Amino acid sequence: MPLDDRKLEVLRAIVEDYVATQEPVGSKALVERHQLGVSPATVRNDMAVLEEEGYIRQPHTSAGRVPTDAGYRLFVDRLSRIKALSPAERRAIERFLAGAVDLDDVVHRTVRLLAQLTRQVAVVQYPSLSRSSVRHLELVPISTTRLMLVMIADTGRVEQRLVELPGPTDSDDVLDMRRKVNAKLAGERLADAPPLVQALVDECAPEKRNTMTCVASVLLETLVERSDERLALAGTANLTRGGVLDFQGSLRPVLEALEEEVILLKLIGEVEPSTTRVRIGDENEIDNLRAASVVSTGYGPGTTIVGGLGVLGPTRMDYPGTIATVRAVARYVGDLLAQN
Amino acid sequence: MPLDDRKLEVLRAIVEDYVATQEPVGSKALVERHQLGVSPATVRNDMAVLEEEGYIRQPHTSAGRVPTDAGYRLFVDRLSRIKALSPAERRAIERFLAGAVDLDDVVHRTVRLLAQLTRQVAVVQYPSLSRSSVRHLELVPISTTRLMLVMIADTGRVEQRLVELPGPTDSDDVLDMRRKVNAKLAGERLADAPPLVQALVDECAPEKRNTMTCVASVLLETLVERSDERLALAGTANLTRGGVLDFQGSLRPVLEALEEEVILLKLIGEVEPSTTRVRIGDENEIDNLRAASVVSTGYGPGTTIVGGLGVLGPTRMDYPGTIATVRAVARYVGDLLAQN
DNA sequence: TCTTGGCACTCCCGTGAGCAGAGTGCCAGT
DNA sequence: ACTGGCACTCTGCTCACGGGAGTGCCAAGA
Repeated sequence: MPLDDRKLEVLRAIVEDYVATQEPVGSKALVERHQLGVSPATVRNDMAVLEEEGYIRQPHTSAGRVPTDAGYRLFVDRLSRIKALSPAERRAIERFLAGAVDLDDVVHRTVRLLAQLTRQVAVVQYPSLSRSSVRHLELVPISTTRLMLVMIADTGRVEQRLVELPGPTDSDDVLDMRRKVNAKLAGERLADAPPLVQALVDECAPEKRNTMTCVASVLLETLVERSDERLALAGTANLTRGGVLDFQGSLRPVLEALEEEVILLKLIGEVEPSTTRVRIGDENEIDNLRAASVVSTGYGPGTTIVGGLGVLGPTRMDYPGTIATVRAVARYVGDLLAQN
Repeated sequence: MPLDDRKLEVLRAIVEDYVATQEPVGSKALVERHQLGVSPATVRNDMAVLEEEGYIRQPHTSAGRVPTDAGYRLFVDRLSRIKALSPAERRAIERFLAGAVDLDDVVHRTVRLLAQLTRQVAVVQYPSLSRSSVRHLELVPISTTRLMLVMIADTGRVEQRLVELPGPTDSDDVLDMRRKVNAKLAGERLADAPPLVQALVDECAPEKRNTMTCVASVLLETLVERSDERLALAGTANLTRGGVLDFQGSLRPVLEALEEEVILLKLIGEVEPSTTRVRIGDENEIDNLRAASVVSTGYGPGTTIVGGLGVLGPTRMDYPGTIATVRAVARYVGDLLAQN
C-alpha cells in the first residue's frame, strides 16, 4: 500500500516526538502536539498501516509506537527538513576552530567541537595519506647506522619512521639520498609513489643500493602499504545520556567498537564527494553497532576530500540537526585547511 | 583498638572474597572458604571491630560486609602478598611488545596490552618532553616564509611545529640557523632549554635576529612552556564489566574524566622512581573518580623515568594482580626503550 | 470511501503483602 | 577468649491488584 501524505506526516510526528521524549508515542498525544486535523482514531488507522509496512512498531501490545530503522530511514530520506544552524552555533564553530596552530590542533579541536555540538560521540580522521601528496622528505642522521625519515605531506600531516641502515653511512651520502628522494617524490601523490620508489632504488649506484633499499622499504611499508590512517575520538561520555535505554541495555559493544580504529575508519573513512552518509542501526555492517547510527561526511580544502569525520549515537537521534552540524563543521574544517 | 593478626586475616579474606564475588560477604561464608580456625560467631565479633575502625561496612543492616576505601588501603599496604606473574602472562607481554617498530607503536601496544591483561582501563603517557633531551632539530623549508621545525628527542619522541617567518628567507640562512640551533641545543635537556634558546637569539647577527626570534619563540612556547604531553588510552569497554554496579550507578563521570588529558596526566604523570602508586576511591583528588582506583608507576630506560603508565578501575579490583602487571609492563617497556 | 466516537481489551507499571533466606548482635555457657 | 544458640532485621522475590495508557474493531456518519 502506498503511503499518502498524511501517513507520512504521522510518521514524521512519531519520529520527532519519540526523539524528543524517548517514550513510545500514542495516537492521542500525537493529535494534541501536532496539527494533523484528524481524530486519534484516524491516526490509529494510519499507524496500523505504518506498522504493517515496517516503519514503526509497538514495544508491547497497547503501548505507543516507536520508529523502526526503516522508519528513521524514510524520515531521513524524505521527511526531514534541513535545519539551519543557529548563529550561536556558527559562532561557536568559528571561535573553536580559529585558534588552531597545527594539524594536530585542528583535528583535536574539531573532534571536541563536534562532540559538544551534537552531544554525541565524534570521530575525525586525519587527512588520509593516500589522498595526500609529498611536500618534503627529510633524512635526519640519528647515529651512523640509523636515520629518521620524516615525511611532510601537503595536508599538513607529518610522519616519521626510524630506518636501520645496513652499515655506517656518512652524512654526505645521506644528503645525496635526501636530494634524490625529494627530486623523485616531492609533489607526487602517495598513492602513485610505489613505482617511483622502486625506480629510486634501480637508478642508484650499486655501492649505495643497499642503503637506499632500506630507506625505500621503510617508505613503502610504513607510509604507503600499511595505509597509516589516524583518527581522533571524543565525547564517549555522551553515550551515557539517556541512561542505558539506548543501545539496548549495554554500552559494552559500542565501546568495544569505538576502540577498534579499523572499524571507525570503515565508518567514517569511506566518503564520496559532497555527500553526507547516514547509516541507521542495522545498516551498519558492524554487529556491535546495530543499535547505533552514524552520520559521516568527507572534508577537505575546496571540493577535494582528504579525510572523513562524523558522529555516532543512538538510532534515536536528532537526524536533521546532526546532519546539519556535521556538514557545517566539515565545511569549516575544509576552509581552514584551504588557508594553509 | 589495635587489630590483632586474626582480625587482619579476616579483613584480607573479606577483601579477597568481595573482589572475587562482588557480593557482600558474611561470617558464615568466610569460615567456609578460608581456614580461619574459628567459628562464625568469633568472626562476627572481629567484623564488628573492623567496622568500628572504618575498614568495612554494611550496605544495610543484616547484609554481609564490604570493604571501605580505608579497608582496601590497609589491604594494599599490609595484607596483600605480591602475586608473581604467570609464565603465560610474561610470554604475552614479550610477544605483544616484541614487534614494535616505533615509539608510537610501543605506546599503542603497551596500552592495549595493559588493558587486556588487567581487564581495566589503561593509560600510557608518552615519554615526557621535559624529561627528554634534544637529539636533533631539523628546519625544513615549506615555502619562503614558512618552516617546519622538527625536534627529535632521545626518548624517540618527534614533535613538529609550523613556524611563520617574518619575511622571505633563503635556504642558506635556514641551513645556518639549523647548524646554530643544533650546536646550542643538541644533547641538552628540554628542561634546561629556555636560557639556551634566549642566548641563541642574543648571539644572532642583528639582521637575522627577527627570523631567529620566530623560531625561538615557537621552540619555547610549544616545546617547553606548554608542556606538551601526550597519552594513549585503551580498554574503556572494561568499565562495563560488573554491570553498572561498580562506579555507583553511572559511568558518566568516569568517562568524562577519561576525556580530560589534564586529569589523566595528573593521575599517571606524577611518579617517583621505582614506586607503584595506588590511589583508592576517595584518595583521588578528582571528584569524578571517587568510585575508582588508579594504579600507576613510572617507566623508562634503566632506572631513569621518562613517563608514567597505569590503569584505572573500580575500587573493587584485584590490587595485587593489577600492581604486579603494571610493574611488569613498565619494566618491559623500560627495557625496550633502553635498547634503542 | 474515508473518518469518527465508542467500547472492550491488553498490557505495563507501581504498590503492598507475604515469605524465605541470609546475616547480624547479643548472651550465656564453656 | 571462644562458641552455640536464638531472636531480630533487612533484602529480594513472588504474587495479586488496580489504575492508566493505548490499541483494535465496529458501527454510524459525512
